Amino acid sequence: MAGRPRKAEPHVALAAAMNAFWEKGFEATSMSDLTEATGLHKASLYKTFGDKHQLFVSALKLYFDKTAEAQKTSRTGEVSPINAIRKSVSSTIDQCAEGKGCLVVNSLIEVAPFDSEIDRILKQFRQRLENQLVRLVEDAQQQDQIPEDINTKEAVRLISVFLHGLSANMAAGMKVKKARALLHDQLDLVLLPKKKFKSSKLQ
Amino acid sequence: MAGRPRKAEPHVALAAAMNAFWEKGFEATSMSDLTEATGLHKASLYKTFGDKHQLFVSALKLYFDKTAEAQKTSRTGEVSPINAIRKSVSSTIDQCAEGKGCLVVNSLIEVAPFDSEIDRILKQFRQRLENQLVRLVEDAQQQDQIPEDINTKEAVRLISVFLHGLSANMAAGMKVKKARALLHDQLDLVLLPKKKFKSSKLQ
DNA sequence: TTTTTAAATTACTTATTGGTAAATTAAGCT
DNA sequence: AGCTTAATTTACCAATAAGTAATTTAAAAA
Repeated sequence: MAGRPRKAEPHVALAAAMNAFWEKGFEATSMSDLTEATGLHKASLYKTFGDKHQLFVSALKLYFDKTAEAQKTSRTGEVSPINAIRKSVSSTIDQCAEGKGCLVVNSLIEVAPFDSEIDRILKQFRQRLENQLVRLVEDAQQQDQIPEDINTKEAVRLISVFLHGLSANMAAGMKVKKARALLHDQLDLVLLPKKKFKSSKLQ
Repeated sequence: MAGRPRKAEPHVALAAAMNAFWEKGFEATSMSDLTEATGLHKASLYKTFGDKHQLFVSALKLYFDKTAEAQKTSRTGEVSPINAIRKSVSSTIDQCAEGKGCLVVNSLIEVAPFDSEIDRILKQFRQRLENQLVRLVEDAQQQDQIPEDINTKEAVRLISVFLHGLSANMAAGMKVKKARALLHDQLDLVLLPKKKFKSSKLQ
């Protein structure tokens, strides 16, 4: 047994493919781009990862694992729940490199509308991250760091949608610093106490 | 003079092309898609609008005019500035059809990073819409409908980024109703008075 | 009716796309 | 060494991409 050894580990090649998709999107990333990025030849890519679509799915999953891991480690050792929230969502911004945005949000726009499998995967990803965030907000509530009358799921949704907006802007060049500042303000808005949240439109 | 009459008015064909780009994005929309959508044959498209890129620029401009017009008419006759704001931003949501999102946000992610001309145009669009919104917020401030200590530009930025996030989610199928509800909450958050906006993280 | 003018169409080019089959190379195992 | 096994490479495919040149069609003006 045991044939010719592979020149590159699959997970290294997959990371390279993920970066390629992240930079250019699914459609615009050709198999040529992928062979160049991974260092593997076309037929090797097909043998190792299946076709372009399967490779993209694998890249998405790797991206999600990376994101989840970054969020987790970003808040380890943090005792204050509200600071844990800040660190957790900030790590999302740090992952969105300028000019690239977030692979999940990019794919949400570019491929989800035409690909039910990807759509399902992306929604699953978002659900998991939002659930995680809800738990953190509930922790903060139990420690009286944020008002107890806040609807946690609703609050997390507002943060999540805002993060998507930041990602879109970062894809088009918004600086990390700027994005962090805006995110900070949004968190204050959503999590800190307000006088009349549900008052009518007439003030 | 006067040769063979065109079978379709250029602006009708342009609207059709705009819809095609809106649905599938720039890359994924082929010249075949465009001929099918417009009813014009390929060579006619080139003669009338130039190449694919020029056609896309024209489509973007049409989209912007449409959006600006919709915002303007949505708030005509509205005397309350804060309701004018609500109607104005709501019209943005109404334009984002489910499964398509907003052409500007889609392009911000898909083409702006690789096309400085498009990037410039899109940033110009956003600037104009945000300036318009700032004026409305200032009106509301002068009529004491929202707190005078609100930083208008900052507030508008938070709304704008949130709208981008909603667009991304609507592209992936979020319902108009849901988006409207979230937007309403965000507007309350940004525009209604809060107890301690700048209090520290420790409540 | 003939000429003029411009739009529409046909046919084509060149390059690239995603994907595959056959041949080749290189290692470990006996 | 020689067999086996698997990774790599070469060569190729059919389809489609964007873009162009030449031709045809149709209407208005002379």
